[in-house]
Amino acid sequence: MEKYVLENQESFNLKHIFECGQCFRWNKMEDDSYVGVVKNAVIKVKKESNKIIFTGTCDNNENFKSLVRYYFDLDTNYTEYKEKLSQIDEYMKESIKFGEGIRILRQDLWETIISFIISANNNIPRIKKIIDRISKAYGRKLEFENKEYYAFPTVEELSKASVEDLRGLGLGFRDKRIYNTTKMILNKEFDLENLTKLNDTKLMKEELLKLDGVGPKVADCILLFSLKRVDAFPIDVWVRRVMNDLYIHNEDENKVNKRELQKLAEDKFMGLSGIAQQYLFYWKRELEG
DNA sequence: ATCCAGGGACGCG
DNA sequence: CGCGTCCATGGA
Repeated sequence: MEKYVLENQESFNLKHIFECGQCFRWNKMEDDSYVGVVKNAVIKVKKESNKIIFTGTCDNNENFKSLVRYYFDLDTNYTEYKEKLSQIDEYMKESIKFGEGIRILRQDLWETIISFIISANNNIPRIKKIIDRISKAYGRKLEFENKEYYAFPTVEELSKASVEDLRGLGLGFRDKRIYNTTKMILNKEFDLENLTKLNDTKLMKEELLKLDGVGPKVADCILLFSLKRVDAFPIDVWVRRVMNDLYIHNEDENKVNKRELQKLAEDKFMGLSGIAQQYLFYWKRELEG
């Protein structure tokens, strides 16, 4: 059992982090801790007064600490993000106060690609269920505190699934998209290593759009939630709604022009549109959804 | 029963 | 390029 403890960590609220829509593999326990699977590690996070306690399974304690620090983006100062964004207007101040403990996780690229292809025209509880089923069917079995967990399958492991197998897991019309994208990545027609080397958000997005099932919104989610491109701005129904309510005031929120909205976010949020988007999304969705 | 969910592919003009 | 339509599934 590995263990790592943080004291007086700024910007770290379990509910804000795990329930702001960025991740699908964390579940709340009865003692208010959260347990999740990160790569081949099972991690439990618990808050006790001024301490954040991470326990879990990993090959050794040093790797566990590095994994936790990287995954939870602990070398980034979120207070700076919040101070910068708070200068914009009262709406940003309000949403930041509401979700003050949000951090953007650095999730595995491959898992994030598949997870957000599944997210298309879907809801969060069902997305979580499907990802659990995929992991159980094709991922490596893990054990933590006498309970079974499953790692998200590798590319090779998931490539064993036929379109029919995927359909059987409840993927619906997304079965072919997952199948095709898995094959493209497996045979290096699409190179994940190469993608991370591009270093320019627009170039990376252009590449991601080549994957079946990856459109503008899913690409932006991958850029933000895995590669932590803070200038990526995923527009879903909630973000469009809150941006229209606050800044655009179109009678029909569904008629808000996406390009116009991207431009507005780019101008307003000073290169941190992805971070701003996450506070706004969590704020709006918690209050109305 | 009808609508909706962190949308995208496809076909049409 | 811009726009409408269809796509599986399950919960409200």
